[in-house]
Amino acid sequence: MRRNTWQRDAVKAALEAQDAFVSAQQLHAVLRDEGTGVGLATVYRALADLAAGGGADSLQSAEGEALYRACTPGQHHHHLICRNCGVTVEIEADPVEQWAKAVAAANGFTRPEHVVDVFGLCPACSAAVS
Amino acid sequence: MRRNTWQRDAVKAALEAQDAFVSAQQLHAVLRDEGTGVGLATVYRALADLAAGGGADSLQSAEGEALYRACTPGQHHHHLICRNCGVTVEIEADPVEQWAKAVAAANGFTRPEHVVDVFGLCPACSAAVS
DNA sequence: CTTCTTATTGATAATGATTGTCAACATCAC
DNA sequence: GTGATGTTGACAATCATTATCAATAAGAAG
Ligand SMILES: [Zn+2]
Ligand SMILES: [Zn+2]
Ligand SMILES: [Zn+2]
Ligand SMILES: [Zn+2]
Repeated sequence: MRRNTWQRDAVKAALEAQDAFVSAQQLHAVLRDEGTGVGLATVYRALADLAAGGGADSLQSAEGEALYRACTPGQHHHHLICRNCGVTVEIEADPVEQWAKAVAAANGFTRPEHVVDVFGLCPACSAAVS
Repeated sequence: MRRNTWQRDAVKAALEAQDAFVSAQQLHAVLRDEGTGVGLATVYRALADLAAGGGADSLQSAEGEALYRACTPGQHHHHLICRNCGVTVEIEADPVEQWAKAVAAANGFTRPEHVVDVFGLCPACSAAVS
């Protein structure tokens, strides 16, 4: 049986306070700075559970680090991410959903899934590098 | 100045002999089994150079491992990958290219790039699990 | 409230892919 | 052929992530 702990709630709250994809390490540091002492292993476990349960989305940074973001559950969506500051916008991608299914079927592939992420520079970061 | 070595050629040849995405470790094992003794660090360096020069495509497995595949240079494309055996098909994604640019622009993001991969079960693996 | 079962925590060690180090080596311009 | 220097490879180092496991605490039962 799953038990409710303040640690899991703290991780969830800290994740929802972020407007960008963050790593487990970063979230652990945030919780440490808040005075909330949650163990690193617990942060990893809580994030994995959230991702498995649909409460968070995850992707891998260019360096291979796993990043997490609080997620509006129930609806399939993708992300537009600033590669400089990490700020993230949820986006719909209906044309891509259709295309992915069609291209998989056309090649005889079954049970298609897809990874679709768009990276760029957000308005603020675009201005900064101008 | 860049020098040509048989090691780099061996890595390139071994990569082109694969029809699936493979890790540096796997390629190192292949070269070892062939009797061609190329150092692991050299395999990593050769693959990184190939990817940087457009001679290979790279992606990250679900476990975070970096995978490489020989690539037809010069043309932008994506991949349809069997999540069971790794066999890979290059695919065009013109509708997605347009969509990615449009959605980035609509949100004020500049210099858009995108990660688009489709995973599924290839015909052979689909039959095996039926 | 008390007790008991057991899921959970967290400090720490272990894992494993990737990168750094650096002396020995091999390539290539001259 | 020679020499300057890019390259190799065995090994150590790094670093994110996972496994361990004794101590803790959530929650059911009485
Ligand atoms: Zn930004
Ligand atoms: Zn989608
Ligand atoms: Zn397959
Ligand atoms: Zn594309």
